[in-house]
Amino acid sequence: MQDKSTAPSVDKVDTSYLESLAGYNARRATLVIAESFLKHMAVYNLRLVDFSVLSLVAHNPGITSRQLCTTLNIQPPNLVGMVNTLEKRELMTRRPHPHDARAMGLHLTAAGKKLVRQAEETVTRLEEDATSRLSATERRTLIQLLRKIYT
Amino acid sequence: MQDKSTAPSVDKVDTSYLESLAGYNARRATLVIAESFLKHMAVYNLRLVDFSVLSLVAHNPGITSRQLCTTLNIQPPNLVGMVNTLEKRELMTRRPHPHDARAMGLHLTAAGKKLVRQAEETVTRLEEDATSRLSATERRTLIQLLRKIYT
DNA sequence: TATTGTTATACTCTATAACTATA
DNA sequence: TATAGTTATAGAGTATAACAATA
Repeated sequence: MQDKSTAPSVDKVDTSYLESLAGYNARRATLVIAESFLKHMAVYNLRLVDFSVLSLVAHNPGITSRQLCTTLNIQPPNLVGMVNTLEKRELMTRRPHPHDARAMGLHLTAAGKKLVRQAEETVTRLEEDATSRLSATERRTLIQLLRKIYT
Repeated sequence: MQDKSTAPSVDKVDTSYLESLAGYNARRATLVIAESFLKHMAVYNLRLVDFSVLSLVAHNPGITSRQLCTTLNIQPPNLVGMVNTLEKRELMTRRPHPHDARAMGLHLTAAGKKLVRQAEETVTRLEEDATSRLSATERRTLIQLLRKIYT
């Protein structure tokens, strides 16, 4: 059917310009991975940021709230509620910091350690899923190139 | 100074596990680029999503709201306000769709076209900044690998 | 019956100001 | 004087339900 009207309509959307931008592609990839992440972490009742916090505490026993905030780009007031929730779930405890009475050291409980172990296994599988179309070399290359952007 | 306390403190935060995940690295890179983007788009009074909308309309005159929403993963109710604002700024107009009386085709005004042209030039420079530590080949590789994840 | 655009609204996420206890 | 943790709160971003007009 021929179109005699002045106002054009769009058949297939041309996204070539946006797709030429690294930032656009990084954002799309991030959203796809985050969506899969959210879905598969639901069984543990964890969000992305909860997993990041728990994993960092697991690998850094005694880490302070401030160190977590700096590492994960979280504002301190926004971390308080997360730690409260994780403490109420008996996955994590606040203990006095050995050298600084202002600070609190964060530690996982036995249940927290177990949950992190399971969640990290799931994340490893998710990671394999998300990058299933990449070879092992390509996956390493991707991570290396991304790190060059943000470090 | 030796530490005799049972509760350990963390000197340098170990982020090696998170950094081994493509998703974590993609997110960090995205945030760094988005921050730079936000800062440099301030002169045009545009957010990331506003630029995406304007650019898509520029390259797809007559595109509908629904097509924009599908392309950019925006919920239709959340697009309405954006288009209203861009229309009030006289950068964009809604016109009747030539084949579907339910829909509206979106078009840029002369001012809108000019702004997109300038903004895209700025974005091209931002892109070069963000990927300045990558060679041209590496940059193409990065985009290609990211596309393999989200398509 | 399904779809486009829209309104109203709720929910989550993120950011800022200000306070206390301690360095 | 500066910093860690906290409270209260505001703002931005995102999601869902429901409606009128049209396919």
